[in-house]
Amino acid sequence: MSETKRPPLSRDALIETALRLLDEVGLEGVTVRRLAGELGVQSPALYWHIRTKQELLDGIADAIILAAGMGPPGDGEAWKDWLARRARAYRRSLLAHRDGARIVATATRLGTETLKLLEQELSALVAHGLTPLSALRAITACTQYVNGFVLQEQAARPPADDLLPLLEQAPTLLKAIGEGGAAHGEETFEHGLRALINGLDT
Amino acid sequence: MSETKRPPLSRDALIETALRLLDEVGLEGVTVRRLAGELGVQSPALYWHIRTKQELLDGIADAIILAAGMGPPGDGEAWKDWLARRARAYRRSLLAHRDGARIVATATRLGTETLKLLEQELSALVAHGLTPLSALRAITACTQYVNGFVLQEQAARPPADDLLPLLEQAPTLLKAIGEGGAAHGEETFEHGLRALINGLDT
DNA sequence: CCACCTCCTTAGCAGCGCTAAGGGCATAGC
DNA sequence: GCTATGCCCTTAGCGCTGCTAAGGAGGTGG
Repeated sequence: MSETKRPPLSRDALIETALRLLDEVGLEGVTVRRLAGELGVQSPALYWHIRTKQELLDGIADAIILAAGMGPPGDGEAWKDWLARRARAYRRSLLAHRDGARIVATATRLGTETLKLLEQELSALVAHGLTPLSALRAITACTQYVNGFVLQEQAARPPADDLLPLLEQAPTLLKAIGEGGAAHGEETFEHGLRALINGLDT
Repeated sequence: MSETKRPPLSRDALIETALRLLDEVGLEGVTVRRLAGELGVQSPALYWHIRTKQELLDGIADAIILAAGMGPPGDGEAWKDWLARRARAYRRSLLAHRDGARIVATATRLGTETLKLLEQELSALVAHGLTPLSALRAITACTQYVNGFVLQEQAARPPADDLLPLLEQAPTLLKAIGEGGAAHGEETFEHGLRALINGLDT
């Protein structure tokens, strides 16, 4: 039936293959049956390693977040610089996989590794003089801005045909887009990020 | 079979009932069959009024956005004040319906009404002295911050049991939460919003 | 009277997440 | 060496999903 013997599965192997599958077929294409097919097993086999599909998606979200390689600020690094660096790394990691932001946004719980990382970052910010509260709020605001931004970014598709004639009646919008202001892209992201971080101590 | 004759359906009636159903059973509970049941018809009847379920969800998203009652700034209103007011109204509208943020975030296209509103707001900001580009970026940044924030807010659930012991090892996080810094709530929202808007011209 | 259009019905397809029950196979205990 | 105990996978199938095909009731216009 199969050419050679398959090594046994594992939760991590599921997540790894699911990430590859995600890039190929998108979130709607990632079904339990299809993932099982990629792994060379029948679909109920997966339920030995995960309890529900949502648990798998949570694992994928965790992997995406951890792959950003975020961590506490460097020694001589100003905390705002670090925060911006962190936000960029996070965005890049979300963008690295198709529907990455949607997966992270709908993940129901964050993993233990991610929690540890957060605690590290918080205490580093406190060491830089922030209160625990303002540190958490700074990270929260940044994270949620990035989530929202990339979500929009990855949802971007060619505008509907029936919207095109209406766009003609929106001269200001057209001008703004012509100047490079589409709701996605590096520059727009940086603009909002800079505003957010600069305003953080006001 | 039925007690009295039912008035014919319409796209708007579908959306209205779907919004009510959404609040009762949540996004996963809104199925075509169930919505049809609420309307007193069989499920394929809905496809006379909508092409796909996604089109229905897009309509719901549009209704939620429009219900925020956003619009251009008032006469004597500073544009930053207006932007904050707009963001609060938008958040309130997302929070007004269960899974509101998720619906808006996964909507594939924005409606024509929403587009018109955006154009109005942009040109009003331009009248206040902003360039079209910075006006669009300001609105974009705000919108995406709110999207990300409410998404997290509505995803909030009691922490997993297996995360609780780990939380003990995160003293800074615990302290921050104790000071009122949970990833949701009015104060945290206002903090990030204030930062974002204050930094917008830097 | 008939043709047409609107709006709904019944029937059913392919696919989904997930469960129940059991089988092959390695290891551990005797 | 034999049996028992697990691990990891199989086959079968349940109840649900979004959606399509085909047709029928009821009003309108020629």
